[in-house]
Amino acid sequence: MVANFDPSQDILRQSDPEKLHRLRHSTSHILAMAVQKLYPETKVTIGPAIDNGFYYDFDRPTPFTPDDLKRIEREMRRIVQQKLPMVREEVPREAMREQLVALKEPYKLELFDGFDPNVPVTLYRTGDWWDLCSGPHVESTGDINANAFKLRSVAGAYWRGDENRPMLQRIYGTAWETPEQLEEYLRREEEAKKRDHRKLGRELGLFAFSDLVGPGLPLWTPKGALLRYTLEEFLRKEQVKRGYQQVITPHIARVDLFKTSGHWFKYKEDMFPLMATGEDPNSEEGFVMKPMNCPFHIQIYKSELHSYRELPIRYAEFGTVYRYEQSGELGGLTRVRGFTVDDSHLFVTPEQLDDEFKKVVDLIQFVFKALQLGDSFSARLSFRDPTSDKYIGSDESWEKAQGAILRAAQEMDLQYFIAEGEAAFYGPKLDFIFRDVLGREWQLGTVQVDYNLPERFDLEYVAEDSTRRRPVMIHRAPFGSLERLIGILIEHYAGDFPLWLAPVQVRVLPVSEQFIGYAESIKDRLISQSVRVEVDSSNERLGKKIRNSETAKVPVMLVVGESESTSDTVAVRTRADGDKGTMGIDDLLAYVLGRIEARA
RNA sequence: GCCGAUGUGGCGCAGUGGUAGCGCAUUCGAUUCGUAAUCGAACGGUCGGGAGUUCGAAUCUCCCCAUCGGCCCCA
Repeated sequence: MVANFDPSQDILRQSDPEKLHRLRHSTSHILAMAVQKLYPETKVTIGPAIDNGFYYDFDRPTPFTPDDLKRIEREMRRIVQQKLPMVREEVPREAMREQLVALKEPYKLELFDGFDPNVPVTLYRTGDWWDLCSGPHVESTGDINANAFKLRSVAGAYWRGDENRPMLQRIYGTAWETPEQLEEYLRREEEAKKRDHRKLGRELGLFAFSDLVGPGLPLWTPKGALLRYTLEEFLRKEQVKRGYQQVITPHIARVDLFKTSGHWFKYKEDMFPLMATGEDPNSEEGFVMKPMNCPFHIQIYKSELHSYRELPIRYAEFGTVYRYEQSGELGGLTRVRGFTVDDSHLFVTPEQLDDEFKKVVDLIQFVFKALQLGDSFSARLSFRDPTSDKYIGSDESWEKAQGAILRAAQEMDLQYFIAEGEAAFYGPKLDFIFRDVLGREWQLGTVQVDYNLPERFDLEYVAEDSTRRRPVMIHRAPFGSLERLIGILIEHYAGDFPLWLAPVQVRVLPVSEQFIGYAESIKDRLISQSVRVEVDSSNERLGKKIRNSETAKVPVMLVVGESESTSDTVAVRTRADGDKGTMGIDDLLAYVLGRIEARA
């Protein structure tokens, strides 16, 4: 596991980051040089260093094949072995432009024309090849170790990230200082693949997909459902303690609900198509699957008049929503089309906002701690992009909401960073971003301050002076969604769930057939205490049963045979600690229930 | 949605034009066995779907679907 990992011993972190960055950038140049040598018709674009490696985007009519990559790699090694100097040259603007025109490099020319005219332009020359670039680079291609880089894959990428511009071919590579580092990096990637939740989810029997049901619509098997219910129950109990009330709302609603909320106009494309009720299929009347729960909770709030004395009101629901995500962006449990949000909407007075917001953040921190997500997350303050017009609501309400979030982050000592342009269209967010073992980032918990929906739905409460006032809403979801959370937990624990979450907590292993009866009696006693337990009554030897339990990642195994059945004991073996010796049933229960209670 | 790759029994894979094969799992039989794999046998697929080329296709062509890697997107 990652827990006891000492970064100073990590050979992948022993290189100077700046040096590595330069090395990777230079390797991407050599990639471009090799490609243009082998395929002269190819147009070059950009090729930066990234985490663990680099990429370069090319425009070429025919796709690169895996064989092409091998060929390119060989050419790159040749260039490296020639130890060509990589020389920086400052060039007069006119001369540079003429060169680019002469070389027929439209992409480079576009970049060049976008440069600040007051900054000198530079190129880097490597042998008889050069690239418009500001550097920095290594001094010679010989500074790159020919056995420490590798081309990985080719993928499509839009020119300048714009889906209306041409689709380029991006070649990804990884590069390190030494061959040992490369080897270690590839080894770790292999390890990471083993904990991929899609693979483990199938192996452990947690969820499945069906082509007939449809893409992005997970099916929860008995074991996966147990995991989900355990998580739901955990949060539900905690929320009740913190003054939340459970509500339940339908999965579909009149489209008018979402016209009032504004979703229909902003996010129509991301909603499942309208189920028109009239004769006219193009009618804008009918029902839609809900893409979120807020308008429903708002209708519950509006079903009666509220006094300031009642506020804050906190409605909570595990609400399943449906969003028509584009086919190419679906993946496992982390991006799906139907998912359940541990949703809640808080209706508060403006005076209560800061305090309530902090309470929500506290709940989220509590949840993450219980799930042992530890320090793997950071808080992103998702504010609006001041230059965009895709948001609804007044500047003033946005300022107030963003201010409340910033204050909470500061007062609660969160490790936060501000991300402009990441806000929801109706309000800013505080998002909890989880970093998984592969370094990929996922948004889990989220809190959002919203002055807009109360306005659009004309929400009010009666204040002390009997006037009608407008409440503020907080949207929040500690898990984010059950689907994404479970996907991430599977990878975080590598399928090896802590006892309180494990779908099967205990498996009883009779040494031979004649002890099945005794094993069943142990099972019954554990079940009566709500322990999730099963008996391995297969006709296998003990070694095989242990092996099967280990691969199924069952946390506690109880071996029972001659001596146990006569003394009313069990021989305990745990995944974490191995053989723990013989225990009486009371001691066993105390041990198991204690660990569940402690969420260990 | 876009670019590319992939799609063979439950799972992991082999098979590139001549009537589908291996391992694991499953089932049955033998064994009744003490801390990571007992032995044997059987069952199981028409090769993602459809159309086409061919005397003949899992193997070639086209369309569709799904998955994977990216891009874009993510209330």
